[in-house]
Amino acid sequence: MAEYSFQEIERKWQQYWKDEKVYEVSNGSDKPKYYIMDMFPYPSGAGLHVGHPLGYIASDIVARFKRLNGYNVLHPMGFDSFGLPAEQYAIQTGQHPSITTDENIARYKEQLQALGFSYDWSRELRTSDPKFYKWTQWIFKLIYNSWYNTESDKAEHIDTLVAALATDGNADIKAACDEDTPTITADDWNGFSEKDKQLFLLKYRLTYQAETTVNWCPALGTVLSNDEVKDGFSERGGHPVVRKKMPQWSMRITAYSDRLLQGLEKIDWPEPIKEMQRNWIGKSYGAEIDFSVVNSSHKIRVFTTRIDTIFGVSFMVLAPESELVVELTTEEQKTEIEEYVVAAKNRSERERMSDAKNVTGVFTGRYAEHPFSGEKIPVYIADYVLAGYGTGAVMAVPSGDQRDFDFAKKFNLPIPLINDAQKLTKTEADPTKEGKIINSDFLDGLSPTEAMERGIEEVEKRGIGVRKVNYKLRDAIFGRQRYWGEPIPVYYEEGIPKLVPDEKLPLVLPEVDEYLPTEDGDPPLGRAKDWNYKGHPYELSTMPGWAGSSWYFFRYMDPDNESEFCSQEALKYWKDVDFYLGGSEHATGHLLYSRFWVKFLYDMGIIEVDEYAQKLVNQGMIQGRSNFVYRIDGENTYVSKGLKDQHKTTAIHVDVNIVKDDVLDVEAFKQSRADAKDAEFILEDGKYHCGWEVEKMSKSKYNVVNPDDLVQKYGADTLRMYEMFLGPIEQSKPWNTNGIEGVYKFLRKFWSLFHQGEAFQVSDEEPTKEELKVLHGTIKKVAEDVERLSLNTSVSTFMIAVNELSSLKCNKRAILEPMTIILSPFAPHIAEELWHLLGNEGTVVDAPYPEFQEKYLVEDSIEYPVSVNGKMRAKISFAADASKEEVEAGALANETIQKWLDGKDPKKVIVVPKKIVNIVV
RNA sequence: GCGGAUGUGGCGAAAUUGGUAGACGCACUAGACUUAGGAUCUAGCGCCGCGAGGCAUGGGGGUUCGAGUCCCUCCAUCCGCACCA
Repeated sequence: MAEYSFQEIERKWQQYWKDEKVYEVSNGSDKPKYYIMDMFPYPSGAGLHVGHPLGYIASDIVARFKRLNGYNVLHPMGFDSFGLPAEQYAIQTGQHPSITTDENIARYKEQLQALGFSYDWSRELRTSDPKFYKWTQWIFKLIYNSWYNTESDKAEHIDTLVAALATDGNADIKAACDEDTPTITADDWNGFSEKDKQLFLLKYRLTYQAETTVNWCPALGTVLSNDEVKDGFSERGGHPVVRKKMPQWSMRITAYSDRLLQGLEKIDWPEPIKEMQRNWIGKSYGAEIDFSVVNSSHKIRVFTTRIDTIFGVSFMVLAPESELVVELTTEEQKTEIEEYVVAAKNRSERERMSDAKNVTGVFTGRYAEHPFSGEKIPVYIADYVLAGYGTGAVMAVPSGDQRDFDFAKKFNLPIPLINDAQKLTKTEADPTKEGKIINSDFLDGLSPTEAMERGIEEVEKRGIGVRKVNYKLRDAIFGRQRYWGEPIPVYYEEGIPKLVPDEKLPLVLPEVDEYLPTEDGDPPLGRAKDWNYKGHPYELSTMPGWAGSSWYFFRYMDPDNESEFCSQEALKYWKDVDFYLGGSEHATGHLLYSRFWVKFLYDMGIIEVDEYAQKLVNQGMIQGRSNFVYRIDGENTYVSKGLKDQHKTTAIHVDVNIVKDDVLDVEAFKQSRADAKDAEFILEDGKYHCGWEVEKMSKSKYNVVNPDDLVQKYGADTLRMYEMFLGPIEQSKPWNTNGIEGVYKFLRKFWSLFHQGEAFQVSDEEPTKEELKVLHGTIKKVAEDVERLSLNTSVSTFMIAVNELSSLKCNKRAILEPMTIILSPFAPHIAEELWHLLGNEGTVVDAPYPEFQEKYLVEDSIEYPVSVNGKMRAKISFAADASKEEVEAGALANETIQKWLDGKDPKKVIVVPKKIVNIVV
């Protein structure tokens, strides 16, 4: 075998690795552990395109590199296999989603395996597998049975709460609970019926059922979370979404707001992701203040972060949904207010947003009293105030807040200045924090920062408000009115939710005749026969997509355990993920929810870590690169790109697979389209040049590049290296197959180093110093580059090395064998083949990573560029071990340099370790 | 609007600590071998200039002997959030 026949080689070694279970890893070893994981994919029907494996290739290189460096590496893969597309397909065709899912997974696995990934497939998991979701249900039960004690700052079993209620009531209990939780005494509690007790506990449970305003998508028949809604339309499918009140299962993630924020400090995640999570949690410091209302016993409570501006308040605004609206509205204003409230309710989120610049609102007819000045200030309602944030009411400071300013302008309200640095224009407020406070009684003369502190003190002293921390984060809705998800392990007895006992887990998804809602509007599970526990109906909604992905990284540690979600032994050994790689699109979804669940499990004492991924890297997205041909309007003639401006043309997408280096394969094009069979082509230099544009990779744009085709044509090793060669792993870029030949050429060249004509032949001669220098330089640089995940430059380093060895005609075992080892993470198949041709047993996976030796890297002499006043003038050679003084003296003694200096004395001579002499005159 | 990132040849990019900008690859040009080449090898390849030389890392300014890299400012593109009081 003289030719580099990659197909044969790759087939052979993939089979060998599988048969010999080369990549299976055990939960225990003398070696240090290394857990490296990819975000598991949703197996869509379209299969993998060339962008998906980018991250998988990078993590596989690191996994293999770590193995060679003596680590016990856990590198698993699984499938996030519950999801909407399979269910949509089921609705259309009647085929059970599990069948679709299995088919898709089979195709994904085949494609992944063709790329030679070193996954331990014996640990594969699927979130839709009852053996897996048994434990998702088990965790749900744990969360349900817990409450959050804000004093101990952790989740505790609900029994500790029940005990406290029975002895002391809840007056002294500090907990994350519903806003409307009443204060009760022990007697109250003990007098409750069982049903009342359960209803009361729901206000504390970390997963609870509550009437909530949700994003209802009628077309999908389900509720979506905020991050699944984009501009009023569903992220998947683009269907309209409306706001609707529904009883929903929710998770009290807000209890963990602060810990989720603080946890970010100790993990090595990309700054943009951390920043997105910080913004999502949205912590802000301020105060809540009560405003009393004239002729009413009600008080309006507002939240503000700018108490320093309190004397700038000239009106107040309530959210239309606020419960106070009905109470406060006067008789005269009633009709107008009611109309506005109804209108606001019916406006979809989208309308509300697109209308953001149009200020609307209605006067309630009521006045509040300024807590310090006692002035009468009008109370309005307006939809720019959100019911869900703060208290649903604001004190409006038009001089300092743009929205308040716009509102004041529209309704002709006063705009008092409260800061000597404020510069208002006709259309703009000034929220400055510079300057000194004015017109503000006891705050006058203070800086805004001082005034905030002073204001809070005063408010607390007078008992009209409290210091307050607010969060944007909302509790996470934990239910979908869908079939293809984990059943929620709950049944109802007299309308009260009860947990399904452990021995009934997994609560397996039942068969249904159709995957649509029932006629009564119940979720599809309403169609299941015998869907009850001892006659009590089971919950009909299922868990959301993020349930399984919130804890799957622990299951890989012990995937077949039937008695525990993961054994303590496995948890102690693997602890956490050392390296997690995936897309940044999950920043405020999966990556936040999973941190929440992990913190909960930590509180329960089940796991030892409260962050599960020490290091996270986001691989960039691969966009499509579409090609275009230009048809002259009204003719069957296509004109090459450079000449298209001479005609009136229409650009048409052309399949990128029949274009190479932007040159169209005209024959293939003629065959691809019926109407192009007899078309004419106007060429440039005998070629048809196509235009191109970056777009999303999609079938309709004919720009999907399939990895299978490239594996077929160039081999997996070439594709792996080429994907890394494209650029930094974190960077998003359009896919472009131009240039893959360069990598292919490199592998053939590497192969040919081991071959003389037809035969495999390496020499056992001692390598020369020069050859050793190439080898050790390569080992050093590649290892450094992999450590810092600069995989594109590692590929370049290999190319340079092979070019050098090739021109040295080096075919020595002592050089080529270590080269094979360090190449193996990148191109495992060819490395394995050569490893065996070199006469080694076992697999290259077990080889130790070669250490570089400094002595071969040191040069005899070093060329120092000499510059005068920053301009480069000459290069002078010095002994490698010359001291700084020797170099300096030698440089100044040099005749040529003396001439440049023109008799002037140098003021300064700089010799730097990076081999440069700079003389300043 | 707020937050984040990025800007270097025809293209993908490199430059790890402030030290010869453009490594490596693609494309392109010329040549060699060849019946042939979509194989292989050799050489060239930022821009202007015949040349010496000059100009070049989005624009402008600054610090420095020296800036792609540090500071200020402006511009462009992409991503995330978006009435958060």
